[in-house]
Parts: sequence; C-alpha cells; structure tokens
Amino acid sequence: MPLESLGLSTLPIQDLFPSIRQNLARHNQLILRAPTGAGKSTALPLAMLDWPEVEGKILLLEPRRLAARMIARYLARCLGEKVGQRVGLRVRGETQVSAETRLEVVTEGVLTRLIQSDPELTGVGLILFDEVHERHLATDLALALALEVQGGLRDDLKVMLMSATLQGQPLAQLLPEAPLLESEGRSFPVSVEYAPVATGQPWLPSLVAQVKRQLASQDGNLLVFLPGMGEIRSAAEQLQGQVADNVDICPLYGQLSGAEQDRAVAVPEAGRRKVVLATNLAESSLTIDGITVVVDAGYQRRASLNLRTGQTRLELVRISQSSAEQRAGRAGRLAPGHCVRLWSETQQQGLAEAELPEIQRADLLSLVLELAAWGTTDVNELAWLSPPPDSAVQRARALLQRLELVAADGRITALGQRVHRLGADPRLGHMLVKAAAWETDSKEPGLLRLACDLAALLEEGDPLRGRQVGADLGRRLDAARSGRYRQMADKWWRQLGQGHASKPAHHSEAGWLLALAYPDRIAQGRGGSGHRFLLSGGAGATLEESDPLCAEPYLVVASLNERAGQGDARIHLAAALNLDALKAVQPGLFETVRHAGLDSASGALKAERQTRIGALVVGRERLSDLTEADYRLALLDHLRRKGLEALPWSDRARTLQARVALAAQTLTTESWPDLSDSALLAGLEQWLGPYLSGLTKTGQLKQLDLYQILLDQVPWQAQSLLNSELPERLTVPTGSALALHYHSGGVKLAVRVQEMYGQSDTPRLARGALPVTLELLSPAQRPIQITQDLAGFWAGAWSEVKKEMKGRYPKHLWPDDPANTAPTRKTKRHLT
DNA sequence: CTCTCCCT
Repeated sequence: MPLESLGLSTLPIQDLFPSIRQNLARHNQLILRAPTGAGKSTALPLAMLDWPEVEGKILLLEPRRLAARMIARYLARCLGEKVGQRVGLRVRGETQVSAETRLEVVTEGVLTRLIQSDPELTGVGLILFDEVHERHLATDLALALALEVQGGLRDDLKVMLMSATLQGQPLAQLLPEAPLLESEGRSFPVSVEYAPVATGQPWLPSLVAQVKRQLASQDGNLLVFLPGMGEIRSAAEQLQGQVADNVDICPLYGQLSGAEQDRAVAVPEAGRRKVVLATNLAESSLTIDGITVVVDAGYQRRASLNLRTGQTRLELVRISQSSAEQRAGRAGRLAPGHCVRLWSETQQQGLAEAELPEIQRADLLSLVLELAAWGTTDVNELAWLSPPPDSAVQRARALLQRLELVAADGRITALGQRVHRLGADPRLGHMLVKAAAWETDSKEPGLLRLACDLAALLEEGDPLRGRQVGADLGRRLDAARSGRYRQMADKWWRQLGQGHASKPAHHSEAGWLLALAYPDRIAQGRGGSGHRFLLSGGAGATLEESDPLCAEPYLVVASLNERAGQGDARIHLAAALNLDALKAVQPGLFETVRHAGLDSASGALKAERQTRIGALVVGRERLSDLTEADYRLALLDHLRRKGLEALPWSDRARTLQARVALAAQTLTTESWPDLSDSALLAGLEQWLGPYLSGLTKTGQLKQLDLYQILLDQVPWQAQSLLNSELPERLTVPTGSALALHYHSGGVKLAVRVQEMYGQSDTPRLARGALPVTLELLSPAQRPIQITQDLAGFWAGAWSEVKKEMKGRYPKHLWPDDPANTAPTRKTKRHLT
C-alpha cells in the first residue's frame, strides 16, 4: 500500500527499505540501528506486510504493554481497520487476534510464553525486537529463546534486532553473520551545557537554581530528570512560589495515578508553561510533547541483587553516557533544544558507556523458572547477549528448589508447572497454589481468596506508598481490592478457585500464607530498642521506630530495601506471624539441632536442643548430657566466632604457613594443603578437631602446638621436600645458619654484608625458582641495601657503600672484590 | 525519604 496515504511519507526509515528487503532475502538475522522517530516500529512493519521477502506472520516485540497497545491501535488505524484484523495485539490480560491477523504486536514476556507452548512458532515468519538497547531481562530471555528456535527447529525464521543505539551493545558479537543497517532519526539538534555541582555540595539546590535560570533564559517547557519520588517532591516544594504565575510544576513518576500522569504529559494551555519533574519513566516509557529544555541531575535509582544476602537493593547511581544522550534527545523532538547537565565534561568521560543489562544485576528467580519450563537446566546452553551470572543463577535455583518448583536436577516439577502457568512471581505463585490446597484440605474458607488479594497487592505495588502509615500489609488489603488489584486477584482466583470461597479469610492468616512465599524473610525481634529484626535468611532488618508492628515478636517481610553502606535493610511491607499457625501448616520450615556452645559471659559449656527457622532460633531446651563431642563442637564454635587469632600462633607456625603457600606456587610436583587463614577457618573441624580431644575450656587452647598440628597436615613426602627446598634456615658463606623470613610474596634474609663475602650471586630456593631477597646489614645491624641481585650489587653500588663503610667502621675489612674474599664475622684485628 | 517494567 502507498505509505503516503498513511501519512507516513517522510519517515527516514523509508530510505532503508530497499536495503532491508535485499538483506531479508539473503539473511535470517538482521540488526537495525534507528533512533527515535525513524519509523522503525510504525512505517517499517506496515510496509513489510506487502513484502514478498517476509512470509507468514510478523511479531513486533515491545517491552511495555502501554507501548504495544498504542502501536497496535495506530497501525490498525493507518490501515483503516480495528485492532484484531490485520494488526493484532497480545499483552497480559488482552488478546485481539483473528485468522486475518498478519502482524501481532506483543510484549516480550508473551513471546517467551508463545515459544514455550509452541517451540516451532508455527506460522511465524519474522520477529522484530524493538528497543533492544533498553536490555530488559524479558528482552534478553525472549531473544535467547528465539535464537534457540531459529538454530534448532526453524532455520527459515527471521529475526531482526532494532536498537536506538549500538553504543556498548554486543549485538554484532552475538549475531556475527547479521548485516548491520543504520537509519537516521528524525530529531532536531540539542545544545549541551555542562554545569557541574561543586564537589561536596548537595546537588538539589543547584538543580533548582538551574531550573529557575532556564525558565528565565529559554522559551518553552522543561523536563527535569531526578532519581526518585523523594527528590521530586523536595524539588517541587523548593520551586513552589519561586516561579512565575504561568508556570505549572508537574511531578511525574510511576506511582502517580493515570490522571496525574496525564497532567504532566499534556501540552499546556496557551500562555502557560510547565516544568515536568520526572524519574526515568520519562526517559523511555513516556513521551512528553513540547519539551525544549532538559535539566538532568545525572542520577537514577537502580535495583541490584545482593548476592551475599539474596535481597535486592535500590542504589542511587550515576547514569550512563547512552542514557544521558537519550535524556538530552527529549529536548529535540519538535524543535531545536537545550540540555543542562549537572556534571562536568570530565565526569562525562568517566560515565559508563551503557547501563549494565538487567540480566547481569537482577534477581533471576523468574528467569530460571522460565528456562526450566522450556526444558533448559543449564543456562550456558543458550546464546545470550550477556550471560546471566552463575552466582545469581545458583542462588535462584536454590530458592526454587526450596519452594519445590524445580527438582535437585534443575528440572521443573509438577508444582513448578502449575506455578509457571499462573504467570505470577514464583514466590507468590507458590503461595497461591499451596493456599488453594490448604483451603481444600482444611475446609477453612477464604484462604485462596486472601492469598490472591495478597499476591495482587505485592505484584502491583503498595497503594499507600509514601504515606506515613507503617509497614503492616493488613492495612493495605482493603485499599487494594479494586481496579487493577482486583483484576489480577480475580484472574488467579478463576484459575485456581473452583469450589473455593469468594470471601477472603481474616487478615490474621496473612502471616503464615506469606511465609510460603518468603521462607527466607521470616523475622524475629532482636529485643532491645524493639525495631530491629533478624531474618531467617541471616540478614538484619529494621522497622520505623514508631511502627506498631515493632511490638510483634515475629513478622514475615514481603518487601524490604537494603541501603548501600548502611547495616540493616529497611522493612517496607510486612505482616505479623503466628508461629504456632505456621508450625501447623509448614512443619518442614522448622528444624531441630543439638547445639553446644560456650556461654560468652561465664565461659562455661552448655548444650541445648534448638528449634530453628534458618538463622532464627525460635525454641531452646537445655540438655545436661555433655559429651566429648559437645566440648569439641563448643570450642570450634568459639574459634569460629573469635577467629584464628584466638589460637596460640608462634612465629614458627606462621612461617610454616608462608612456606607451604610458596611451595604450592613453586614446587608443583607435590600436592600441598591450603593452609591460608581463610581455608583454615573454613575447615576448622577437619584439621583442628582431632587435637581438641580432652580439652574442656577455652584456656586450654594455649597448650596446642600449632606448628606441629599444621605440619601434620603436610604429607610426609612433601615435608621432606619442604625442608630441603624451603628450609627454615640458610647457611651463609661464614657457616652461620640464619633464619629465613617467609611471607606471602617471597622470602627474605637479613645478614651482615661481611658474612656474604665469597658469595658471587643471590642464593635461590625451591630448586632455583625463588630468589632470596637479601637485606644486607652494616656491622651494627643497620640496613645498607635490599637486593635480589647480589652480583649486580657487588659490581655496582658496592664501591660507594664500601667507601662509606670504611669511614664509619675503619676496623673492619672492606675489600674491592667481595665475591672473591673470605667471609668473616670479625674485625681486621682478628684477621691479622 | 522505594527506579522501572513484564507473565499462554
């Protein structure tokens, strides 16, 4: 069809059409760089409907539901049709496709599901990935699966990656055979001004001043990029009353209602101007028309998984160069614009080229379950733009196993398949399926309905966010029973709810239900000031001190945020937990262990039977039948807490540690034990345990001969090699056997220079692999020279040293050719 | 002083 008739005649992407067609005829992979406004997600897919090079259906992938819906509507209108005719739409909760549909606009998560249900993607000829540069987790996963389909089952399937920028994106590395086509965008020049904030100064006041300056000096509307809601509110307060009457201040962030967002996006009435204070939302998700000036603070909040604790933390970080460019571009969509950056040109060079892709920093629980549903237990089997980090994959798999969604071999279980089908977060999905089963078994009505309400609340976000109402989830349940919350909860209830009550059980059941989703976030009050808690996963967490939940001995924490550099995480959403109720339904969470330990106050040994949930001790029973094993365990426990320094180290034992470490590097024909501090601490029970027999008090640890115990760890053969090649002492030319000083990097010998006469070159150990660092001393034991090259020293610096020594110690012998002089410990008088 | 998305 003629594009002119669709009002798309002037789009830059058209110039590339002949080239795209040629390449589609010859290749099944293609990379297209096209900035905003080129027409890559509008004119291009429409034109493709008529191209003979494209057979079958076209899938256009969008990262966001809103964008997918708008594009589908726009394209259908261009064809004079409704969505669901030639142009279809498939997003969560909305499917409009028919037999007539040739082009389906879908979100990335939907493609993943399509591939899982039909791995051959029957009828699909081409997949267009839009906005690949944003590198969402869903993009990377959908792409990896699509390439798997293409490589293994469908070599006729065509895949095209479309990205606004290639800066820092490994697209060509992943698809080395794919031709790379580049299109111009359609935008106006944006002048960039660097206005750095003085070091050590808070940046918000500078930003407010800049906004006022730009309002005075430039025409049009301003878009200001800030990291979060808090900064936006504070900036709005500082600007209020400080700007002209015709200027509106419009906050814009995800948590605002649709109407409030619309106000920020709308074009102001004639004679009025606006300042939009926005988060990252305005960088890619929302377009605001009529912006001529961008003021960029240069920060964003970014979620990353903390591998140590398994919690996600939100950090304030600098944006990337690529992101800064996208933000600046927002000023040049309709006319030439201006951008002020609150950093310097030097700092600009220091910014990362692109954002770290989500797959490299996010919690991978969903990703690993999606892969298991597809049948992959080894993530490295797939081709990734950036591979998911092993450590995060292992953590995700461990939790999925704990939730019984995957088996020990990594395969998905029947329960896992049911949870996957729900499309909920795996933790919440587990809670939903178990709640349905419990309601059936216990005949207690409304458990499933309550679980559905809780899951919707946690997936869609806190309806009371930002208000000072404490962390209690119960207070939010009523606020989250309408609108989108209701829609989601109803969907799950329909999937699982046959024969279940439609009225939710009481709030007080929320605690144990949530423990099904968050077994690692059961919290126990730490006593003392009352707002500090310990989590079953081992980390600490705190409530606001005024929060009524502080009075609860146990909580389940549904949402918390670690703060970089500060100790405990802050609890945002939690429910009180009745431990007895939890034990009745989830006895498997509780484990019983015999624990022996030394009372830190009295030093006396005590043994108890502890009931634990992960790191929490929730019950204790004193035991009186102490055994030798108890003493041993208690002493080991004591050492683990105090560290290796609590052992009676001698110089000789420390030296042995260093000798064995050096032996492992230089004498590789033998195998050597790892006697490093970290290995010793980790393996305390194995190497030290046997020597603790008969000891009953910490004071008796002093009796241990650590040198001998460590030496016992070295096999006999290796011991004799150690003694010959890395000896404790070295015999110098005078015959003195001097102590060698071993350390992690090598070995040193301190010796009076006169004792080295007659030695022509540096002595070497470990079959010559290790030169001895010589610290040559004056007759008064003062250092003269440190060298690993004795021959060089004799031939070079010695003549100067000799002169100085002669002046200071005239009674000693200072020869011209020390390498060929007899060594001595004495003065000249003794020689004559 | 909680960023933003997504799920047959």
